[in-house]
Amino acid sequence: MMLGGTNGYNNDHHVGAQNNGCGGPNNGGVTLKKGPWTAAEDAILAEYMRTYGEGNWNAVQKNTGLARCGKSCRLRWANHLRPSLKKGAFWPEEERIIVELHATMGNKWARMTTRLPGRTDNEIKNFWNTRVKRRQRQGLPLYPPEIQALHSSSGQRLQPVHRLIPTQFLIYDPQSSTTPPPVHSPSPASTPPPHPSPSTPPPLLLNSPLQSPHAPSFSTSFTSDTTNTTPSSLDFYFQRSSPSLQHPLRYKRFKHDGGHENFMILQPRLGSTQFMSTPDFGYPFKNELPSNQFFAHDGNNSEVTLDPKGDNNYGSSDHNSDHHSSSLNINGNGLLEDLLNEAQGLTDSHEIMGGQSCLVGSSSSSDCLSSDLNAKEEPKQEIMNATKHEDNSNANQSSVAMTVPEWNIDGQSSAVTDENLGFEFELHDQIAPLLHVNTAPGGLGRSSSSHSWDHIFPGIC
DNA sequence: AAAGTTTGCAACCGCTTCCCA
DNA sequence: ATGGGAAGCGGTTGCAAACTT
Repeated sequence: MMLGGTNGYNNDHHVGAQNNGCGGPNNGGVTLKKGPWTAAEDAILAEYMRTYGEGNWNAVQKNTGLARCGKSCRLRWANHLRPSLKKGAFWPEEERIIVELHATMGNKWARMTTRLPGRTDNEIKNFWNTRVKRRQRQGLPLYPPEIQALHSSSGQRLQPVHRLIPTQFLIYDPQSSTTPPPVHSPSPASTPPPHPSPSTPPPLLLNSPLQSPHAPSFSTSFTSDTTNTTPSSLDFYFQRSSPSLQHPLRYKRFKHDGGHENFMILQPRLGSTQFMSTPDFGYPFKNELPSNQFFAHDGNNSEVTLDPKGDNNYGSSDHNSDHHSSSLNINGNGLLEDLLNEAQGLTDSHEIMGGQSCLVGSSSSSDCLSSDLNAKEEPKQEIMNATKHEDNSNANQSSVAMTVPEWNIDGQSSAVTDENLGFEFELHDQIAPLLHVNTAPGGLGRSSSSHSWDHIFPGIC
């Protein structure tokens, strides 16, 4: 991205004398470039690394003539040029791993890379930060209840939700990570790894000590299937924040491909007059529709504004109806329940759970992936989830606050325990084969520490 | 069609940790 | 034990693309 393009960086920035991390006395007065790398620079660096391997990054600049500091070379190599790198969006399985790892270790991006071969710390960090922003925007918790349960039952503490997220927003959105496998980004530096078939999601990989026999195991797609769960403290609903109450709920009406008229709840964005759709396209699918966007439809949109009365709650799950009615029956007892009831009624009356029903008709949530590839199917998914929630809606009205991990009690991350590492290495061994990465000794699997890499490519100094 | 806004990501920055003399 | 350089790490910035109005 941005290779050779214009940028805001001073490409002729002279850093020879200043200590900016790329400076130091060894630049020899060379004017070092900053900003995006060019293809030519990439080629030079890649060739050099293939020949000499990693090590002594400052020597790279000297030996190649690149006008880049060693630090920049290291970053470029590690994040973009290494042949073992994967490209493209994270797979659902990888996402799940990241979430769990973050719950375990906090912002230890580099350490996380040892569990996600082929992924870089920067990539993981960006993913997580994006996820934080998205879920904050949507009023959703960072961690699914499964992880909360695992950590609460195991005595481990969760990385806290972003500090800006009020605890009343802590709810897991069951649709996160249920989107299709990612598409790979066009990268000249690598070829995308083979994707698991959307219809055959990768098997559950984790055999984590975090998972107790009593704790719900993760479904492959991170789907929170509440159908069979009994009411517990883990089931809770998003409590609408008071500021949001100042905004009327709006429903956007659109026509489906088949001509069915649908509604989608528009969620007011805090501090904005804009509304966002409640469906959570939580998965960072490359072609993901942003949270405030709708799947493609024709221009027959109109909006219906509903002014909720009373102390309405609505679920984190998104509910829109695939029906012909022009109105939703809001009774003021809680929007979520209203919607659930509505969804149930629609389910009963319109048989929308037909052949394409994944949550109802499939034995597992992961089965949904194959039928959920098209974003236009989302409305049905929404209503199905809504229907499922109804089973225990009355018993789960309370919010659950997440515990704050000890390593981040002050908002700062800290070291990871050796116990965690033990689990991590076990996890790594199990995950790697499924991620199509060679993790055999001497393989090219990413390691945040350069030890294994150094073993492959002894340093040049 | 154009302007404005949002989003994702590459790259930079500065602090910390590691290593070695 | 310690000081300096190199490498690693996490946070932040700013741009281009995507999207909305």
